[in-house]
Amino acid sequence: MASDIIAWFHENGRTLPWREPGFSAWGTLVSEFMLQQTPVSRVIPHLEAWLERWPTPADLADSPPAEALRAWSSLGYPRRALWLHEAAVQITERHAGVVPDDVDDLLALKGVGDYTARAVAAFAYGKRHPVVDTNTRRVIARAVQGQAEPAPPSRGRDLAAMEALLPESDTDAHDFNAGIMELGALICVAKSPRCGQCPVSARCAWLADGSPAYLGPVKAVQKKYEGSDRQVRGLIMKELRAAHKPVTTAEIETLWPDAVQRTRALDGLLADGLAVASAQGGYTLPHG
DNA sequence: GAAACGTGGGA
DNA sequence: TTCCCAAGTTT
Repeated sequence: MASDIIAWFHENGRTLPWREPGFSAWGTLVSEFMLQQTPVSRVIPHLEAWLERWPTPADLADSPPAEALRAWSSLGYPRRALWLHEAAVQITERHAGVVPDDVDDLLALKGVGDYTARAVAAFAYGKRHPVVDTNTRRVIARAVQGQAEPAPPSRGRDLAAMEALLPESDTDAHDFNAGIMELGALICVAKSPRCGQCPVSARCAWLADGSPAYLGPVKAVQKKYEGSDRQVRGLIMKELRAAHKPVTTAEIETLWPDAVQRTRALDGLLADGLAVASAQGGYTLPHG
């Protein structure tokens, strides 16, 4: 199966910034942070602007977190920007400004988990590690396990399932990691998979079984955004990004009518370090 | 392990 | 319009 996917990837993989020759390990790390739960099309413009402004981890570490949060703009989950800034500081302090190539060193960085650590080691440094994201999990669930959808994530099980498929050589392992993700992103998609264009359709356990419906545990439904705490937090963050002096309590009050929810959202942002109380009153983005 | 965490685009 | 989904991590 691996060789089919690798061949398909060479022919059909997209041209993306992080696949260009000479793209830096730092660029890969930044791209992986941005791509966490965020589509490629929204990431690309922000990634390019980010790397132009902060070409190295040390450059970002030298800027205040507030600037990282402003550059993050409306990409969503702004704590990723805070964590990326913190990771840049850690890289500068612990690794002489060089993005580490060791999975355990990467895992020790703020905001870097099982996926991102292995993605950087594999994609930026060419090391042989199983890289498992949501696309990979879906392709394996279908092609290997015959299930319409993957079971709930399980670190050990997921890594073992990918390891069992991973080619021996570093080069093939790299292309397979990238290729199976790409296959999940373009062909073996969550809804209405394009099995007619799939390079492994002849060997897909799910297709062979007649594409049975998913019978496993029901996954948690994403809560409605409209009216949620997330929306209120987003509105406050937007105001803080736009302001270059403290945002007053009165200004925050205009953003959301419900005082209880508004207070809960602001307190959450303060607890997360995304907002800080200013000595002159009001609130700002973090500058420390 | 579940829940929380943004935002926007496509069906 | 409403719902689903998108290269996850942290607590």
